[in-house]
Amino acid sequence: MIAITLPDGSVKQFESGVTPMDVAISISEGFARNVISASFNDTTIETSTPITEDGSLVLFTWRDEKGKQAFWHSTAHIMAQALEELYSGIKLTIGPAIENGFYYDVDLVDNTISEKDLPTIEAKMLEIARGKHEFILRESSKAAALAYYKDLGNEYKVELIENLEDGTITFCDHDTFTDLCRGGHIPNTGIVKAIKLMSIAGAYWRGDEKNKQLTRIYGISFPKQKELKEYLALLEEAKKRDHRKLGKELELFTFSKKVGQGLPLWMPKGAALRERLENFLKKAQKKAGYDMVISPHIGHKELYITSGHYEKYGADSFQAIKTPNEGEEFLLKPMNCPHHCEMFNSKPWSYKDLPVRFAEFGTVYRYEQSGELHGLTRVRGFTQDDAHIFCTPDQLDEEFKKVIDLVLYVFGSLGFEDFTAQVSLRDPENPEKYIGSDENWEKAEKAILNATIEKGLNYTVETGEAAFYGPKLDFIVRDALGRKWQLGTIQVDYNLPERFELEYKGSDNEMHRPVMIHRAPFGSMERFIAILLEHTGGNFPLWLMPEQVSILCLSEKYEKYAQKVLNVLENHEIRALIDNRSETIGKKIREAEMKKIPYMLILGEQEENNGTISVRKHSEGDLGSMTVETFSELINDEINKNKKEFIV
RNA sequence: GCCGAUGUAGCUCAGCUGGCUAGAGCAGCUGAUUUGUAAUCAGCAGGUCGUGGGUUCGAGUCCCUCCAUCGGCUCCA
Repeated sequence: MIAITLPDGSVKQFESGVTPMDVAISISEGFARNVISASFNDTTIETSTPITEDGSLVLFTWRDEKGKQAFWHSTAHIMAQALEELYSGIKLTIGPAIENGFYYDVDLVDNTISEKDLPTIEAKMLEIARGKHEFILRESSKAAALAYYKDLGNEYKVELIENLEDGTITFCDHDTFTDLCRGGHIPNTGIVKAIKLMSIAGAYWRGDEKNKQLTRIYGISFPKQKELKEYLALLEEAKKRDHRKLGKELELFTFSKKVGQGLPLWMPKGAALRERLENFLKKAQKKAGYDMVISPHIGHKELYITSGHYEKYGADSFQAIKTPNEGEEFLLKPMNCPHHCEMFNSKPWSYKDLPVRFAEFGTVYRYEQSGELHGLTRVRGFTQDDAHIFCTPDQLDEEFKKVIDLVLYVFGSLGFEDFTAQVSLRDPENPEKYIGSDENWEKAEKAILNATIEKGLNYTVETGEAAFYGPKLDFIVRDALGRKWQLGTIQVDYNLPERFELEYKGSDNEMHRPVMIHRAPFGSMERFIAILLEHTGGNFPLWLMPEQVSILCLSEKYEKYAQKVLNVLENHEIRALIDNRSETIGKKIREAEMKKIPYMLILGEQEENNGTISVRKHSEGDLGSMTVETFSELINDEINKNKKEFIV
């Protein structure tokens, strides 16, 4: 007999060799029907795996994340079988579950697949699924596994197996199909009732650009047709919040082929919105002891050779700007730090002056790969809400924490609650990718981790994700479709102070090297506004709205009264426009609604006679009539409610 | 950059297997209407069908090049 502990803490006795499914049945038949995956002592196992020792067992259904993963991974097996049956000679590589669905990477060899073929593959998959084939995990020796795939000529699987230890190798069989697999499947294929293959993409073997590009097919599956429908509807809804669509509709920004790929053009409303965001941050930064600076858009090539950026990115950047002077070359600035370093170097500093904080909304240009460009979130010319803090090593911890506070203030003010902090450290296996001494790297990494933990951030650690000059703390937010984007960033840098030979005089009358912090709470104005658009669906906080109020005249007769109302609003610093076109009120309301204008004021005979206004709120409807003063207070209350002050 | 897809008026789209002067709605302009909480009516104007080649008696439709966009991969100072 063995003792099995269940998640509720209860311990039950079973015969050795009992399977998770047996345990599920012992709990209830109904529950067992929903169990699709299990973990034993935190290791994922099959629902049919015999358990032979004491331990804790968790049973998963479709409602559990682990259950979904098993479900989707199993569907990937079904897809692999369908692909093998439809396309001869293909080589399978890996097919994991992902956040929403699964993919399988295959080497198609002589075959080609396009999106038109996906319905055929789906149909084949459903046919296989309906066969209710059991997934059976089978152990194999390394030699046998190698022989099997060598025989098939599948060099990918051979490479995978070579990195595995003998005795840990398993295959998963179902129907006529077998695949190298470590496990984590649903009981049988019949549980998969609805399948949608989403797209085809190229993906490099092992994620390395130097390797062969394989064909990746993305898909998702569900235990019920209805759930698939709901998922697809959700995607459609998310597309409506796409910042590229909203930005165009709301006339915030545009792009032009003639101006160039990835070079955003800010329209008046977008520029106004952006200016408001900038002023908001400037105000907080002023309180936090930052000084605004301004630097030019280009710099001598030498500047970037000194900073080390030229060596690292020169060839892949916008190329040098030449002058009539033979041999003289300038580069578009890809970042602001070198300029700020030179500003620091322009005068001698005492330890009493530090920290020095130079802030600049600096526009930078980076030649991103064409396939990488994406709306406003990935562009070739963008404005960073940049600042560089020069401090003594002793001040680093404190300064770092202050920056975290500022970032949290910015995020909190704009309603970004669902973000993760990502601590990016260097990859100890590849020291050649980084510049700077081991000692400094260790100090910087420790400073970041300490501050992150102390501020109680929900964080992840990514090894190998550091910038080449230092570790960083990034704030990651998702877009409408759940894709992750880095917004705020804080980076420690011991390297540039070294390269630019930055110095200050210490209390010991000796020269010392300051530490530098790069930071940008928004990240870039472009990306931040893009994500803000997707989060709000274009219904920005009232204080950011380009046009807060639209005054709709019932007819041209009330234009004078409208002008009076507008004057009062303007005295209260409320942004409003008058719509006195000869259109019906219904049409004016419709248009104001579609432009997402927060408040509409309807003015007609009644209002003029009573000296009131009729107020309609966006997407909520009629709020009744009131005086302009009452309305102005209402607006300003709403603005102040959301606008917290930054407290240092 | 790589894999796959898309590109018709400012916007959203129609245009079947190549065949008469390329259509619609919205937006725009002109006129009428002077309006009570999500589209008043009429008329007009607007397109070298992304670009450049090719196939064909004939190309928006088929093929190739390039450009841009979309979904991924790689990259992201």
